[in-house]
Amino acid sequence: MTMINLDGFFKSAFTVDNVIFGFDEGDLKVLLIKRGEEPFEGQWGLPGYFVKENENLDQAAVRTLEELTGLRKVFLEQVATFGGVDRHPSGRVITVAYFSLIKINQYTIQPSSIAQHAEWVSIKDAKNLAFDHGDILKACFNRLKLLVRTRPVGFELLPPKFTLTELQHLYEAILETDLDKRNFRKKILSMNLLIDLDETQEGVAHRPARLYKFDKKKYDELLADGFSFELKESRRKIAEHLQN
Amino acid sequence: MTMINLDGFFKSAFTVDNVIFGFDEGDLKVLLIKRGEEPFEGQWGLPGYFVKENENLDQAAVRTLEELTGLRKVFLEQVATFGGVDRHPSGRVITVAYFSLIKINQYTIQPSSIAQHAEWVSIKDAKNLAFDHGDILKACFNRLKLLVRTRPVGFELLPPKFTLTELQHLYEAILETDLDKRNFRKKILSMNLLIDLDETQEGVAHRPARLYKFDKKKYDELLADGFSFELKESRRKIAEHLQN
DNA sequence: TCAAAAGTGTTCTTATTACACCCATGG
DNA sequence: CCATGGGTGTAATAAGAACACTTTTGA
Repeated sequence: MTMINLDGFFKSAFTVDNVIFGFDEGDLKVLLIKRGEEPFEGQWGLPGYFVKENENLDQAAVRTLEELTGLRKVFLEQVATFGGVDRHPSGRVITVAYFSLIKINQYTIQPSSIAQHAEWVSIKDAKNLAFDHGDILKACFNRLKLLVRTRPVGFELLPPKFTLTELQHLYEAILETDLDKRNFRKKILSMNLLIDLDETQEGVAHRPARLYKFDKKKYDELLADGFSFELKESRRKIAEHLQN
Repeated sequence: MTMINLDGFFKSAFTVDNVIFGFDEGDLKVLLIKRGEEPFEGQWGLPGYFVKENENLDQAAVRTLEELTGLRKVFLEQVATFGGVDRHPSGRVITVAYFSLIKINQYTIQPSSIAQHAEWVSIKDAKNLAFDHGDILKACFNRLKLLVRTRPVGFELLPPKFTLTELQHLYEAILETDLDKRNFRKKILSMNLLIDLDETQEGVAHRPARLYKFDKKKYDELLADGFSFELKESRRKIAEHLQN
């Protein structure tokens, strides 16, 4: 990039598209918008917004996420940029995809117009999206799969107190595989990153499970020491799954 | 993204910035441009180009890589997009960073104006880059580090015939660590992805090394079976290095 | 004959896998 | 007392890490 000359400008727009993941009832979900108008009327789409002239990309993602969900300080990461010439019927729109992880029970619908049409859709049912949003979702889901094996981001999707089974189901939903209960617990507990709260579930029709919380302070210390959070068991299973 | 309205447009430009890696003399290098004019005159910068109105982002990256190096069919991957409001002094410029891996001895300087100022700079010496190119380079280098552990991209940087020591040095340069010679060979050879060419180096003042080539066909077959290329030894070492 | 890099195996330790039964609660 | 999910350990296998000497060539 030497100098900006006018040849470099053409009629175009930047947007951010948010892939917002949540976890509920053992199911990984994504927050989608039911489109009320053409193009792609009636189909699901990702919430997308223009980037403003005076804001950075990350700022735009944070702002729009808050506009939609009311949540701040959320895990959010840029994934990829989609700029196909014909990806938007109205003109050249280049979009930067971000994905975020939120605790679904902290989400409250905001009074924006777009939010009126927002719904949590199971990742399994999120098919036939508008524009190239299917590709975008796929890229973000793949990134999440990758990330979850090397960083403890899963906790972003769970309530502050959770059971080991909930945690396992979360990993199973993200990795799209089954995990062995004993091995999973052994591995997770051996990291010493969970605090046993010495509390149990109440009102369940079976032996109540112990509740844990994630020890973020300890994790940050370990990170500084070069600690690598890693779930191995999942690796091979993922490879098996790739066969399909 | 509902409809394009004019509020979404402002004076801005898209560019792609190419981080082009090569490997030579045991050193990982990146192709940089010595800037001949302000801003950042005299500093190193990444080769960057405007995205044309009628081309996709990937096409822009491929096109500009060829304009600079004369090479086609090169490993190339999008890494991240940088869109800080003030990243470019002349206006809002959002750039999509790509990194590519080329065989440095196949590179021939092309007669474009920018190429006249291109030079291979050791990754260790690539400091104080223009704009936010330091951040971009770092992001791409990190991506390469990640990728090299799970996919056999290293071969893209080596000549078609190489020795195991050259391969090891490449990994050491990328991972910024030392590897054990015996363990490295054991691991690499156990994957059965190298074809022993039954040839040896000539004219070296020591025992000549055997030459190998990468068995791409076999790798593609294995990939289809969910095979995961993985170098384990490096993992812990990287963690140690993160301490610095 | 020397310098320089190539080539080669074994042992120890750690991580991963597979696997089945009893426990606590609510209905 | 039954259904439901919670909770626990061990043994076999596989992978990773540490480590030192001999070989081949050109100069």
